Amino acid sequence: MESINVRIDHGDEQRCTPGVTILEVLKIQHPDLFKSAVAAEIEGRLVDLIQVLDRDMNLRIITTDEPVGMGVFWHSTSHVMAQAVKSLFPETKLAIGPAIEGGFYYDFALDRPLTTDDLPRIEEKMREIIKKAQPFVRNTLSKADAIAFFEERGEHFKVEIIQEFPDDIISVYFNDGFADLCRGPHLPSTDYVKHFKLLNIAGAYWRGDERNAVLQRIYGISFPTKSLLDAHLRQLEEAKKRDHRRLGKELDLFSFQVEGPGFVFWHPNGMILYNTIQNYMREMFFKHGYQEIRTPIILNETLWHRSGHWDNYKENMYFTSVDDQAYAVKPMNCPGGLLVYKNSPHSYRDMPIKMAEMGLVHRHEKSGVLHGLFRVRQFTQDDAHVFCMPDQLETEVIRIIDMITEVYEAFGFFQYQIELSTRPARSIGDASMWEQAEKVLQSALNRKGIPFEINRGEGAFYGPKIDYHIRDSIGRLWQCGTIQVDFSMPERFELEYVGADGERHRPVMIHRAIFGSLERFIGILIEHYGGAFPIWLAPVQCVVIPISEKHRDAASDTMTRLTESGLRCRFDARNEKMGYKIREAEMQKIPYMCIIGDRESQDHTVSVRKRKTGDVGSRPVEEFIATLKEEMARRTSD
RNA sequence: GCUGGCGUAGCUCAAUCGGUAGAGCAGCUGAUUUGUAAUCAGCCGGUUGUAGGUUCAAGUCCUAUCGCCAGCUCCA
Repeated sequence: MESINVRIDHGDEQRCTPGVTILEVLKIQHPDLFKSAVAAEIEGRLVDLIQVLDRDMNLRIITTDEPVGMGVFWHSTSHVMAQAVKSLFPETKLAIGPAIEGGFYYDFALDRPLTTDDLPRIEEKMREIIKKAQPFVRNTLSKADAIAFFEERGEHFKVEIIQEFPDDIISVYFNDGFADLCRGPHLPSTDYVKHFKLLNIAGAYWRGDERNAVLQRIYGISFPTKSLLDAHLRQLEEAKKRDHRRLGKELDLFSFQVEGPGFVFWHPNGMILYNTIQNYMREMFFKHGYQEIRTPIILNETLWHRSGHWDNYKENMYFTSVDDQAYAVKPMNCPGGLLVYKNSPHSYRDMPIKMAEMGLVHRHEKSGVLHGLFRVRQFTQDDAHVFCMPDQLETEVIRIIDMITEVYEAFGFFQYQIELSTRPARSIGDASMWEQAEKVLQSALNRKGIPFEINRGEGAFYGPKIDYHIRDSIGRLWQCGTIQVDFSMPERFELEYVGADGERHRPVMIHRAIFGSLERFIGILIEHYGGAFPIWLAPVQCVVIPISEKHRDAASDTMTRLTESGLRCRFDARNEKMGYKIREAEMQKIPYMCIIGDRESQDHTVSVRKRKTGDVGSRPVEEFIATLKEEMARRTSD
């Protein structure tokens, strides 16, 4: 019998018998890979491990160490879940069940609403299926046969999907009596799915369209080892502990009230954060050559017609009337800023003009999307508009990039991802302007040596943009900053400047925000720091704790001294033991505690306890103040 | 907006089959005078989100409503 040559992962060629499966080859030749392999890649195509080898080829083995491999793993788990649901509730119709970034889901249509109480039952059934080690078998059918097959099974969602496929070859995976339309590849058998957990249930529309049927979605996660699953669940726990809604309550930062859903009530502690951050941003405005303006919250409706918001943004706006005239509450700051620009003539000598505004905007978000500080209906933008001459555009973009970097680093964000979004299908302005602006943004990023991804067709209708996604301390990405070139507004508002030639010219406008929404950014900071703010942001920086009543006066003096030097302190003179007060200060995540007992009141020192670290010894009050001041100035976290 | 779940004291939660709301923490008062994450005792605290309904009886069942939570195509 002839043999074939197979090369695995760029290794040596191996002689194999035709008809052998990849799995069989691995088992004998690569026992280590055999353990972690989930699929293989042949000439750029993903295939099952039970694929039969019938000719010479190069193979790449996909393991769970790479995202693609985890995708296969999760996808197979979602099949097992669907199989379990189908066996528990036979009338269930299957929609789709893909692997997603952190796990998988499957959408079902069934009459009975699923609840979290059903999850253990489904998990139990899944364990049975896994135990049986049912092989996943791939079959290919013609389009017509596939439609007939799923029609017979009453799986009309599958039929709908197949009908839209361009090719005539449809793959279906079988294990035991379960069959699912699937591109594959899949794990060789169900027992590869070792450790899993179903996480939650939610509603989802068929194809994400609210006009379609509502399906029930189950989310889950799985891993090849228990320790990986446990680590993942711990990470979810960690994220839960950092949830800014929870910390906002625990640290008494803000609240929401039924009287104003989506509108933040800032408490005194939260106000410290809010103002500290805002003051910091003001410093940055001036340091980077911005002038600050403030424009009204409600403005005549005609302005919003002119700006285009009426046509493009009406659904998200609030309206009111003043003296029988129609007014609108601003959802964005730019029109107001444009009016300020237009209020006086401008010379090329003044350009660029950089106007910043801490603008309070209102946007009517659908009730279902409100989410703590992350999605609110009223928020403050650290907005700015840069009006410049076309040849200044690149320099200004680079200056903005530098400013954004500086600001993020002050908050401990050193990693971010950047996307450049280009002209969308529906847009205004001529092609050469777009091309020019896209080139400018790209070249600015290149000159700063910042890697970025291009998001084709995702730009705003009025111009291309750069978006920043910052990575927080537990690895999550948050979209914050944005730099947008705008051709539309200067046109609509007929902005002008007088050039060196004495003629009137149209300026280019850049919109930029660094935090985006101050509310949202504070939410991100709360989660990023887990509520343990660096001292410059901490609402309370130090608690003064007298050990007993007789140290009260000495402690009070210390307290006065600290307050006078501008530190935000709290005096805990309650009739409680020191340990009790320390515990409370730790739970409130206050960075420093000053303990005053006999020794300290005698030598005018303080016994310093640092959050998380514990007792760090005694020192003179003045020395302690100097240390704190220095730490504040450095804006370090811990 | 839509689907599902949840709303009990300031907070975290209990209350069996529908049988007449309870605990810890917090708060207040008192005792204790404390050396690096909870001293002890007593007291206060509720129209069970709101409005209707069913029932001899509703936190519990039904309807409506408000709010909160999970989500609402990372293309089989």
